[in-house]
Amino acid sequence: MPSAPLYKEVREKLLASITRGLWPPGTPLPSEAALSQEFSVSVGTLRKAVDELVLEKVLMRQQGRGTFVAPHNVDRTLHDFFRIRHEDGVSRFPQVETLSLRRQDADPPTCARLRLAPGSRVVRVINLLSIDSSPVVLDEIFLPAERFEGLTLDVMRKRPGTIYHLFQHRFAVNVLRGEEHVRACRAGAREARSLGIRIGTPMLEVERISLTYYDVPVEWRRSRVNTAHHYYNSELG
Amino acid sequence: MPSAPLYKEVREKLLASITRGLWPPGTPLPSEAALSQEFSVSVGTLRKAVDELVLEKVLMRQQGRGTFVAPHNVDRTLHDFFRIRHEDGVSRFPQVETLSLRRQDADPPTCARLRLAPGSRVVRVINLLSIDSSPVVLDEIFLPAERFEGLTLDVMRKRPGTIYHLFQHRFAVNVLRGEEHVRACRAGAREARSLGIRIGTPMLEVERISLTYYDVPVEWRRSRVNTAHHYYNSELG
DNA sequence: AAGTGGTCTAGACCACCAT
DNA sequence: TGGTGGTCTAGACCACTTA
Repeated sequence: MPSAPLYKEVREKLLASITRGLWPPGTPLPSEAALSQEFSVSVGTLRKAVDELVLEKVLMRQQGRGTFVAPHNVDRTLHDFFRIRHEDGVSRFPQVETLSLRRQDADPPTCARLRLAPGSRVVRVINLLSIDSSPVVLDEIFLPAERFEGLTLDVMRKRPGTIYHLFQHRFAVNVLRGEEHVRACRAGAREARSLGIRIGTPMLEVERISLTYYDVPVEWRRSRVNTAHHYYNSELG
Repeated sequence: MPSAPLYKEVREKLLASITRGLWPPGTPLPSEAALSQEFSVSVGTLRKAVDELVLEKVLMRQQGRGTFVAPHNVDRTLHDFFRIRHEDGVSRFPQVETLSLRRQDADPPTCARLRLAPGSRVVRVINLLSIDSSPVVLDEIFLPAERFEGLTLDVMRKRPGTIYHLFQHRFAVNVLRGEEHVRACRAGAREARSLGIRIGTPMLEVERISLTYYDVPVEWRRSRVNTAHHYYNSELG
């Protein structure tokens, strides 16, 4: 019966504290020396635990300043959570326009994906994303209503940063990873209208499940992407 | 003028030896103690260099056995270089049928993608991939002819393992990373015939550039994917 | 100047594999 | 049993940020 390595246990304790909301984004964790004392391990072991969390992008280190819960800034969203690139290869941040926001009962498939009890309420948001002033992506986002009390059209439209930055700061929902399923589909009436293309045009359907700590799902979205002048980028290996 | 950390230099030396073909896949590297002596660094520093190469999947460690150049087995191909999943979510290894192989002059775009001199020769391979006996993907692969002398239809068809395993062992070409660009397109006559779908059906076009050490491109491929019962999977974060 | 993380060392001991 | 990588420690010194 082998026990887990010490640094794994330390990692777990750190993660538990982070999940609990001790050390909100922006405030530094105690120093490595302090934490290693608190956990009665050597600095090397503490560092190995932090190394893992940094690799998972839960934490971020800054030499001379401290260690922080990784913030959801524009760069991170662009690099990790926005896969659409202009065909010229340059990756620009899209303008996001929230078209609608309302609360509704989740249908069974949505409940399943978000691991919610049947009949739970969800917030449904429609976003239109434009790149260089031309509309490219139509997003349909489903959020568990219980986690997003107080989310309104106004809050959505007046947020200063990215969506995930809003989630992190206002709702203490920290999106860490996600999985996307990509298929080809035809533009329906709605996509055709919003994106300025003909009905039936081939386009991408991208489904995303976003996960927070311990791989708990917190967002489900379906995007329709016009790939006439853009592509979906994916790294292998 | 800050100099690079010691472990970065050690990493470079190791990578240079690996690229040179010292330690072919299957034979272990010298032990960490031996290597640390050779480079006149502590074992900890040597380990940090190896850590990075393991993270990049250049090396693989096995406790009690040694450290090896990471082999291209079926699991690795399936996990890192095959993104297509059946809609039931299960990931099965496809049957690959090589339809054709011939050498030809590369057109300018292909030369650019593979960073070859204009007019270089390439090997063009057509593969049909089936999952559970139904054809799903049609691959068109371009390889720089100079690196793949001796690659024939027969070699392709009779290889025991994956394509990248063949590349690694027979041609000393080690594919490490890649980038894919995904778009929606319509099935043409060829795709329709090979995949048993109607002309004009929306499908995925996936372009891949595969890279070896120091990000040198060694393969360019364009795949057409029927996503009626399969999807393209992508991890975020 | 004081405090933070980053690098590097030397050595002990453990877990696993081959023989 | 001997050799391999994996864990853990203690401490020195460096690089960077802030005040």
